[in-house]
Amino acid sequence: MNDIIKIFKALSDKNRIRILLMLTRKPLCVCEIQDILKVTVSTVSKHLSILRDVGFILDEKDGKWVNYRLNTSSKDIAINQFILLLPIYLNDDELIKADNERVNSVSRENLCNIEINL
Amino acid sequence: MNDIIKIFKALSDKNRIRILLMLTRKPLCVCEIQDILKVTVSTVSKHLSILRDVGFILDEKDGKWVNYRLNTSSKDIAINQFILLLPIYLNDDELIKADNERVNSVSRENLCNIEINL
DNA sequence: ATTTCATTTCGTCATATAGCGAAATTAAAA
DNA sequence: TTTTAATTTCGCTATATGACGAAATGAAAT
Repeated sequence: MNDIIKIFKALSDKNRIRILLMLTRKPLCVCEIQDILKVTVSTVSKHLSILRDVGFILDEKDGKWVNYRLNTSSKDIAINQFILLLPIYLNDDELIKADNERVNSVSRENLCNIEINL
Repeated sequence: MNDIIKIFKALSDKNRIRILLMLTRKPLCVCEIQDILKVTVSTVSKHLSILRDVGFILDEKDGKWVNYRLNTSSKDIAINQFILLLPIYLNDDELIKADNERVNSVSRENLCNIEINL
């Protein structure tokens, strides 16, 4: 029971839901997610660690960056089902649609230095 | 999105999960649920109000008691799906199995006066 | 009408959680 | 090997949540 409760807790936060739905589009690094959520990197990193610990996402090094991607072949049935269900529940949500648009155009090469120029 | 997050929050608590699974067996009143969960009535009542507000359960007066039962025909697809999924995820859970045993034998007529005799 | 009793609501406390900024980490680039 | 840059971890604050006991509510029984 503790496992399924952890899953529900992981899904009880708006930013984590947004992250999961962004990752249904393509793998993203921390700074790309930060650019869309508009919270600090440390906050994004914490959310990602929660989603990773529960089993929703996987991380892999990619040069300077860490790519996070959906774990679409989890051994946990519930994880797989929720990954399928979330888009069904939320693809019509305006915020999610806006996020999806932004995911299409984010570029990690530009992002991290933009902040410095502000 | 706020609706689905409320649903996940409602499912993020062990006692609320236990309540929902008890109610898959039969409708129950507050004191019967209290007898199984071993928390105070006010705590049970709070959990029930959360589950009712989200749409998982319905209440109806029955003499001195209030019967709570699963809302198996919610207009919200997610509610219906979770009511179907929870038993699949948890029917092998030892605590849930023990709860189910107790649900079979609870009797509201005896319960409420037992406390006084302790 | 008054009492009884199941339930709900209120006030409070302890713990959990999301957020931030700063410091630590780690690996690529110089 | 030193520097740079992305990410993670740490310490902190504010808010949310679950628990309790006591008081309030409301309906049935006397």
